[in-house]
Amino acid sequence: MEASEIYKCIADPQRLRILNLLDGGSLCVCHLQTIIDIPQVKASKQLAIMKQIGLLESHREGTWMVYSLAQPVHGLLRVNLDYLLQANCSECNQLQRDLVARKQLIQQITQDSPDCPTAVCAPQPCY
Amino acid sequence: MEASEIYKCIADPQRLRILNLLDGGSLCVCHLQTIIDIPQVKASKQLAIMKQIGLLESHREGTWMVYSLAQPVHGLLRVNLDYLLQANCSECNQLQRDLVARKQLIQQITQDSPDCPTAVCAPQPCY
DNA sequence: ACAGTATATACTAATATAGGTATATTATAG
DNA sequence: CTATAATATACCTATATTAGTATATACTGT
Repeated sequence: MEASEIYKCIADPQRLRILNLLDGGSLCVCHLQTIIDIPQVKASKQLAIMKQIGLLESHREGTWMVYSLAQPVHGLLRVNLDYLLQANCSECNQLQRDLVARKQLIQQITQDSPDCPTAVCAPQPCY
Repeated sequence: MEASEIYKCIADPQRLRILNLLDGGSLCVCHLQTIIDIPQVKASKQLAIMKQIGLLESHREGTWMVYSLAQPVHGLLRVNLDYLLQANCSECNQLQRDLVARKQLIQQITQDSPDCPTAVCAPQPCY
């Protein structure tokens, strides 16, 4: 994986937000839609781009597609996510807010949805 | 300066090479042309883009325009240049080779050109 | 004022990226 | 087999980025 490919990914604020969210743990397309507030097509396309270059992986659970950061996380991505989370700029603050929103969403679906994907709600079972 | 602006800059391998070279010290447009082997127009445009967003500064010395990294170097850029120089990928290796070529070029012009810009050949005086 | 060197800008054509709508695919529940 | 939910893909348009050519500007030396 070339450095420039990774930079092209994270140069897009939406893609950066997705990567940051998935760094907190796996999520379905619909969860990313909700948190980032983008149309389904857009989320699906962005995910496809990043899966294509090997930054993301996905697996199906029922009708859901669960996306995760490919492990081990590429060092260059790791360095940048870590830097941005402790930095102070508008985009960086957004990443922090996203992680809070992520936590709340997981908590909510863990309580409300008896059928949420285990990869997302794990390690706690969902019901 | 937004993170995504910086990422867009370094997502272009030529621009990344320029930033890495200037991290080693100031250089004229023609030096960058020579080391990276790109046409004058291209070099000039890339430099203009990065100066525009505040990543670079420039000053004139005679007919030369001397470009430098804006100081202090933005933390995000710093982190990435440092990472790439110690990493091992085709683009990273290129950055290392560039620094060697930079050293050689400086040495050469310091000896041969009685009129090389002091900002480039400094701290040694040029004669 | 003129010629030469270094650099920048204007303009254009080619290509890539983004965004939206419609439709297709995959799986589940009944 | 049908309806529905979640996701993916095709296709088109708008916009941005790149690359090249020509020309302009800024400065130096004569």
